[in-house]
Amino acid sequence: MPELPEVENVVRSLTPLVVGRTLSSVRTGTHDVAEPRGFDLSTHLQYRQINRIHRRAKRIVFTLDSGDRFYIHLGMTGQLLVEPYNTPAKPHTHLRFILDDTRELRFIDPRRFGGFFWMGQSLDAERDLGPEPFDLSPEQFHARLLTTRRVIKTALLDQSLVAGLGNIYVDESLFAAGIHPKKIARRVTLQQSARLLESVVSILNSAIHSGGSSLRDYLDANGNPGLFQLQHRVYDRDGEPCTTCGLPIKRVVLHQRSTHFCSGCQKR
DNA sequence: AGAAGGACCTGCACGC
DNA sequence: TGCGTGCAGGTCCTTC
Repeated sequence: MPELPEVENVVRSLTPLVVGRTLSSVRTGTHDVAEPRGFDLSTHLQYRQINRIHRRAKRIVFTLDSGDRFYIHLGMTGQLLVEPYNTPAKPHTHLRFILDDTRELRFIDPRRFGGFFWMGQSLDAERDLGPEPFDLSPEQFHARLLTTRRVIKTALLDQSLVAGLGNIYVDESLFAAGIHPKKIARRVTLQQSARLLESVVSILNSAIHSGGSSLRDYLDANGNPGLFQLQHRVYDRDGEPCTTCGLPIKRVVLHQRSTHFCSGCQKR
């Protein structure tokens, strides 16, 4: 479900509701969604205060007053909602963090591609993630693209190359930059890289500002959907006319992911 | 070592 | 109505 803008909006909506609160208890559902498997959440979380919540790529990182950290990944269908303790929990609620007021933070995830990941005091827990697009210069971005023989669409989905992009925003960014999704990453010129990075950053910022894209499941911590899907130019628009040239948007499968582009605006 | 392909899950929209 | 198929904002593991 969620890419960088959606996760950013979850963090922003969650922060005022949860930071500074103490966890009275934690309840788990029938499925173990915690990593490492069998991890005892109560032992490490009960009576701890949440000092900070921040986003790293698509991860929602919680910092406790003990200095321990954990993160929640929403996978495809995950939601973090803050609800009054006496409202019935939705199906597929796997974790309930009972807060010291009358509410609880609930992790809901039907497909269970997401989960809870204990980081503890580890400092190298983000080793597997590349830099955020916001932190890259055009030269640095270009240099990273030169390291792979894969097509650009696949390369941009690799979280170790650039962190935070997913299927929607890759398609939208490649369209905005006029680059064909099957272009080999290492053949992208510095000038094209610069344009692509600029597209990525401006699209992510617009999407964050619009509350993210809500297609099926996405809601922020208050239960509000995003609106950026109304501004999609190619994603989920196959067959519809391109807003720039009028040719029908195409859909192909690349890296097992559906890929949308305009054959008029994005030449190989 | 890097890259491709399948696997992991549930729900929903569609066609017959 | 009911069933089968295909599809979905992601990532991990295995294989080549």
